[in-house]
Amino acid sequence: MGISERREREKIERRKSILKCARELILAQGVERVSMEDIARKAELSKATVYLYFSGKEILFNEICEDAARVFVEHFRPILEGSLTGIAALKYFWRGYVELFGSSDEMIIIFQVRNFIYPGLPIISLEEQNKSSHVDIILDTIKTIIDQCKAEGIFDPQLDSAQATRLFLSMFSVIVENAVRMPPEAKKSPIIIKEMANAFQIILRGFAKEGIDRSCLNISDG
Amino acid sequence: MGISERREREKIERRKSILKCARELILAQGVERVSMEDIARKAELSKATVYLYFSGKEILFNEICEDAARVFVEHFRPILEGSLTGIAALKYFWRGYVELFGSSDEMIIIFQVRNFIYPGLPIISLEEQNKSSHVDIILDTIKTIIDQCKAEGIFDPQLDSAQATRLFLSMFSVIVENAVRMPPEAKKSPIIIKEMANAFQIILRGFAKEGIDRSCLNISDG
Amino acid sequence: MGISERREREKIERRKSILKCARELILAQGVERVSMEDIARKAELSKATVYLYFSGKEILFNEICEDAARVFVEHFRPILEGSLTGIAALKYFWRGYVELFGSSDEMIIIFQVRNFIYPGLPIISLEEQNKSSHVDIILDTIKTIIDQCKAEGIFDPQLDSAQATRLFLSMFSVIVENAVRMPPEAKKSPIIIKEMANAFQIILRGFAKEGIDRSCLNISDG
Amino acid sequence: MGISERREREKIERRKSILKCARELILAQGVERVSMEDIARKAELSKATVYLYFSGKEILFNEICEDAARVFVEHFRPILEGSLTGIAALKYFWRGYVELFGSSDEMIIIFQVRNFIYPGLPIISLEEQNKSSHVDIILDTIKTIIDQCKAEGIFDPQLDSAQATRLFLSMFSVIVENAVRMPPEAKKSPIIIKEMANAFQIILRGFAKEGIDRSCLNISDG
DNA sequence: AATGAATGAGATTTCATTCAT
DNA sequence: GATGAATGAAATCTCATTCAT
Repeated sequence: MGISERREREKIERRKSILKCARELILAQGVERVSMEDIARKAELSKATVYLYFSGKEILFNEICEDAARVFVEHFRPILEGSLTGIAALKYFWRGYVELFGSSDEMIIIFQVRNFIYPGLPIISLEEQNKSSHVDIILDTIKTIIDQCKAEGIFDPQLDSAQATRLFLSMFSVIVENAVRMPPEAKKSPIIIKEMANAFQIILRGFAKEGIDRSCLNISDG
Repeated sequence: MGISERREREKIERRKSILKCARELILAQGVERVSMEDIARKAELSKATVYLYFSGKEILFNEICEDAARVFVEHFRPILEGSLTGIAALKYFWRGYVELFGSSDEMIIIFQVRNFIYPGLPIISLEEQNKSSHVDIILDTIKTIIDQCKAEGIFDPQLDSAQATRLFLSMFSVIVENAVRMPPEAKKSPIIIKEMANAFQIILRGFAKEGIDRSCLNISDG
Repeated sequence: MGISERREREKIERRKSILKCARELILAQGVERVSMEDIARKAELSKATVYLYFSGKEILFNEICEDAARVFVEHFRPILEGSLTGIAALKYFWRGYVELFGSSDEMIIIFQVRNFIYPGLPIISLEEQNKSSHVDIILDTIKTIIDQCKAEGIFDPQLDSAQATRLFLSMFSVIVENAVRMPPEAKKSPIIIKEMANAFQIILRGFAKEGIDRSCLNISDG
Repeated sequence: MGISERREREKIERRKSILKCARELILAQGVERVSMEDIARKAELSKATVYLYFSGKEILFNEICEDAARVFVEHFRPILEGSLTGIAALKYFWRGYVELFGSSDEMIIIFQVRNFIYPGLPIISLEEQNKSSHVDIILDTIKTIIDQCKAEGIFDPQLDSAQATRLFLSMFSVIVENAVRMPPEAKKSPIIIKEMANAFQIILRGFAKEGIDRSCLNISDG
């Protein structure tokens, strides 16, 4: 039985390896440019073996997307658990995003792949999606934060939370799309991070209740 | 003579027809999925005929992009002429965008095709682009408005205009990317328009100078 | 009737113009690279008009070939008239070739086009060709000279004239093929001419009767 | 292990088969007329499979060319090793060429394909070519022989070796080009061989030093 | 379980030739 | 008589997917 366990372990490792390689290729070249051939070569496997683990390109890419979303979600579990105030959650979100990830990789993966797999589907549509997806959990998380901020009197009470969530993620998705078009070394540069922080800040201000003191929206520092 | 004129007209019509078919296919399926074959079939022509009018896929797509940008620019000429205050320009911009176009097609085309033709280039980069393109005129126009709003004390004086332009257009681009993923009849629905208006409003609030009266940022009404 | 004559004249002119343009294109780019489109454009005509004058590419090219051969033949009529000794004919031939043509154009045309039109046919095959072609007259002319040189005791009496003709023209054809692969300005350069003269000389020496004084084979000078 | 060896063998066989089919098509129809489609059909494979073995038409053709040159070079190794006198080398060259090959296929392939791949390059240019090619080894071999013959007092001391090499190979190339235009069964006929021998002989005579006894240039017999 | 090998379907592009006006 | 317009057929090449071993 030790043998079959090792086998099982190896199988899981191989799956991971394929996913990892595909991820890296997507980050390096963009989804559209990644072929099964590329993935197999990078994973040092034959294409046929890749098909053994993933029955098709779409399935494989979808799992990458889900994994990225899962990582994202794992990371922001504290927010989900509701132990934070809205603004603290936002700060936590931002810090987690920038300081911990240090890059936009998860978001890039999520948005790029999503668009690739479901080109006819709106990326951000709280209603239509099958709720088993981790991507939706992300959406829910954001929505929760937004609702909380509204409840706490920081965000405009008239703000439509669902729509604000879409808008918020749209922002991210575009910033991220732009990031993917940059040379890898530039992606994590302070300039990009700064621009993202500014964008984040502007969105928050846009969401804010009229007359509120902006300093409480500050995410970048202390 | 009447004959040659008619011929000329027909030729122009055919060109337009090809561009239109290609445009529709892009709107329906996304750039990546559109092939010359598809375009030819939709235009009820042979592939060779399409090549008679456009010497290559890139050329054809670029023209579609430029056309969309030109239409956009034509429409917003008054803003360019600088006769409006910043906030009036913004209102004009928004009204033109929603009421007159009634859809986001132009923006969809511009962003989708841009990304397709120059996959390695950030879409929105005020510095690097060749300034002969109408797309750049759009960027300049937006930047001009933003600068003006800053000068008029409506926008945050610390706002980085170039970055704000990028952010602004990013927003549009995403909203528009989402729109493209909807069934055509949904695109012009009031709900979409409303959501876009909200997004626009939120961005403006995000750009606004602290403490300013939000009513002056109202774009949707009177 | 003056009108119909002018018409007739114009028709002939246009034919010539087409042939001339095609010739120039062949010389500039090589047969394989010349398209009917190119020819029409250079002749400032529509493709359809070119087809009015020549019912197909092959027909057109064949005529070019024949024309080149005709020019060649015209030029060497004195040799044909048999008024020269063999060696004088050779000198005349060479001088005519180099000094008068100043280039290998006719040969390039003849060989390139021949090979293009009849890729399955040996270029130089005295027996099989349809004897109405001027190309064959060239062959006959050369053969006549070779026979004469044999009769005059300059060439090896055992030389097979037909074969020697083939060999001789093969030589030309290759030199010419090499010439066509050079930039136009190089084609008439003294170096090329010198190399061709050397080649010519070597062939003659190969043809010569044993023991004959080589100085009588000199073609380049006095 | 026997299995993987057999696989390897089959792969090599398949490669060879593709090369062989391509070769035959070139010999039968001329390079320009051979398409990847043709090659695939003849090899009873799909186009994609051909591309599996050769990443492009040029690569495939180049390999054919190099193979032909390699066969040629292998065969004439003794000459390269310099153990022969110039005239013996020539005889060896000729005998190898005619008696062993029995056909001009190798030369046909070499010249046809060379011209096809490098249409802008003179075939025979000792200087410019990249010396890693076997084709160049052939050129060098010929040049070496010619130099040796000059040194041995058989060839005209004023003969320009480089040019003579070009001329010599030009001759071959044309003879060979003519051969390609014949029905396959004719190619090896004694008549062709005889004609080639004559041509060879004539070239040698053309190269010979004045006054030398021609019998020592005899290549065909004893 | 793993893979080398094969392929069908489709993408972009070119060009000789035809035809209605 | 001239031509603008159109096209069928073919060429090169790519890629997701399958299958025998």
